[in-house]
Amino acid sequence: MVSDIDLKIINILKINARASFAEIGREIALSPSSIRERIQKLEDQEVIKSYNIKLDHAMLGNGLEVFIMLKIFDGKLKFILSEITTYPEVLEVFRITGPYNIHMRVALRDQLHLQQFIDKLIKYGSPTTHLILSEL
Amino acid sequence: MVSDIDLKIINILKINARASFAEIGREIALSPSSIRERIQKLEDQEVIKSYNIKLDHAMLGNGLEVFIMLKIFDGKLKFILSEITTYPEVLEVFRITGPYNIHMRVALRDQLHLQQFIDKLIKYGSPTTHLILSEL
DNA sequence: GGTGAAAAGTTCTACGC
DNA sequence: GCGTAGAACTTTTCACC
Repeated sequence: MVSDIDLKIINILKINARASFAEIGREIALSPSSIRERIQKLEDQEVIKSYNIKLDHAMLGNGLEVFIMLKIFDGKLKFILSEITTYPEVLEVFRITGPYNIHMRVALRDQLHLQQFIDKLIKYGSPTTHLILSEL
Repeated sequence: MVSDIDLKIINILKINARASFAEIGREIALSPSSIRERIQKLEDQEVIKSYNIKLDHAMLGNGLEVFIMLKIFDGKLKFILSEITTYPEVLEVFRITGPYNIHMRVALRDQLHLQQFIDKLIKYGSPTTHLILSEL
């Protein structure tokens, strides 16, 4: 079970996933070893699944960020599910309900790169693309 | 500018954002102080924007995860942009191009909670909802 | 840009309550 | 579950190349 104290720890890690046990302990008045033990347990239970970084993809040369939704052609689903996570452009992939089966966020250099990426997808399904203007 | 070594560091942090400077240094044969200095610079330049955790929302009592797209009514955009980030259910919000102006990922307890959330949104725009089945 | 060394701080482990 | 204490390790700063 996830206690109230666990939720406090999670809320601190949401803001800064690199916060030290000692730092978290100071904020919620608990010893570093207790914090460590609780976080360990949350990781073991997979309540905390991973620690990630948020990057500025434009600064890394990928100025185009888009959502692409895919309506997969009959029989192609299994193939695309294994294939799609290997593309370096793909940041996140979800299976969803509705007219499209797959939803992904993708970072690309420019329009040409987007065109080439879409060309790879249209063998397996019909894509719809939405440009990401900003994140709030 | 972001060098080849910086990209290696970023790739390690992508896998585990809590990796220590010493650990990263061992992996790419560089001293902890150099790693620290480079990461510091990447943070200052905001190439690295933040360090996050990925949570299992179902285990935290929010078994329904959905994408909601919103077509905002005339004149309501500014209001919704400031309002929406204050909802605790909202995990991410993006402004996008296309028939919908806003794209968000939301974690909710159950259908009733989703209904209540949608009821709040329909004052400001027309929402479309897609259930997230799984993340790949 | 990089290292290495010393001080300060953190993590880890074991044990007691 | 939490705290403490000591050993091991990491971070931080700084002088030097």
